[in-house]
Amino acid sequence: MMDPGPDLPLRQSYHHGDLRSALLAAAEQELAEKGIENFSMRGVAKRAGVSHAAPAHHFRDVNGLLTALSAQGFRRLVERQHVFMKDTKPDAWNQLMASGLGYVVFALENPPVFRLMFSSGRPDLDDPELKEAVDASYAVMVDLLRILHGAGPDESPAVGIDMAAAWAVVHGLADILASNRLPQISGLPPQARNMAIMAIIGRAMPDLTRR
Amino acid sequence: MMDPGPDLPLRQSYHHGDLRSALLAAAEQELAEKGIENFSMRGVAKRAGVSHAAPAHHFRDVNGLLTALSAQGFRRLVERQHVFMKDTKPDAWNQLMASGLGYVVFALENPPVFRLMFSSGRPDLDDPELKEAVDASYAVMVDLLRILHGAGPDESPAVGIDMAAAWAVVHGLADILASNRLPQISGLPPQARNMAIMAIIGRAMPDLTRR
DNA sequence: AAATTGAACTTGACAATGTCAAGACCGGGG
DNA sequence: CCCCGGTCTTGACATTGTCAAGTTCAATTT
Repeated sequence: MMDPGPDLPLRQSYHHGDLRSALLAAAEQELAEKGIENFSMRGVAKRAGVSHAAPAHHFRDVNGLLTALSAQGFRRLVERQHVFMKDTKPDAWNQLMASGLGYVVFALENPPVFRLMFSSGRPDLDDPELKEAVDASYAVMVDLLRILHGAGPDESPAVGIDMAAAWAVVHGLADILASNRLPQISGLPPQARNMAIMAIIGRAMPDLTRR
Repeated sequence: MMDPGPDLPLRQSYHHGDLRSALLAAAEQELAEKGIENFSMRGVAKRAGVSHAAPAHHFRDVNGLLTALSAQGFRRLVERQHVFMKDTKPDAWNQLMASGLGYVVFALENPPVFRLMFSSGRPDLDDPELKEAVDASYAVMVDLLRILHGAGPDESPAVGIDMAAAWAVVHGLADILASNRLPQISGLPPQARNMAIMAIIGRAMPDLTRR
């Protein structure tokens, strides 16, 4: 067996065993610590205790790794939304509000991942795994709107506007809070903060009294 | 005089004369063509026809250059908002709507600059020039809200919610459209597109009938 | 059991990039 | 006329992503 060098943690065998998920975990850490700007492939490899070129055998390149991280992010976003939806009245309007709250809370809990997913331009949007995760996330909102209105956003222009408005407030608030541009709200204690978030996104949600 | 090399455009004098603004213009081009992900200092220098280290004498480093670009972006954002505000009824509510429309249109017209300004994490937020431009941009919305409600967002929690809601829809829609995630709307002809934008952001604007 | 095959991982190299230090150029004030 | 400080260039270095070639190892075949 070779000397792994002073900076690489010892590993019992030459082969790692489950390097792919180890790299994903390391990448998550790297992203959280360095942010997307200073995210480095070699840094990830070092964290995982492998040589600098090892990741290439599991991900095409840096963007491939970031693409996988992004897909994971979308799946976790949906999970987070469902947690809030479970604790909420089952009618479509309240479910839509809960999903929006979950979206914003996810962004507040994972700013770097949120930015990777929505505003880094690095994940490969044509990647099938990412595509699937994005579509599933998209479907949360679309399905609820379809229940609420009996039509999808593509069939009725009014529903399209409804969807755009709902998504825009939620996404906008998430982005603004995650980048700390509205500390008066993100600095509130969680309970009060969530109330404020609901009050804000409630503004642009489909107004049932108007129909 | 030295041979400027084959790839550098000829320059009559050793000193450029107005390299700072030439670099800014070159950086704008570089940003538009390569996007923030592949923005390169050396690329900017090449565009401006100077050596790779020349920019350092006018901007501390890459982020310094990007900071200046970002400040310029905020000033142009405000200009764009004022264009729309001029063609709109002077009451605060309609002015607020117009400023929102201008914000979204600016994002649609300059996606890379918009992303640099709001979601790149690269501009130095402590830079005085940038700070001033950001504050001026912020003030457009705050001032209108103050006129509308007779109080600023910091004085009244309700106004704070109002501001957050208005900013969130506008910013969210801008971000979503600029990254082409709602092509059904960004693909509309300009007139219809602007109508749709107004309909969407109108949802979360302060509702005067409710007070 | 021995050989082979191929995946997993390493090593070394290369080009591109940001940044620094040292020097060349040049205009304006002594 | 000289020199001095700002403007720009040159050359170097560390870091990064990626490629090519080699090494290690496990499983399958023979």
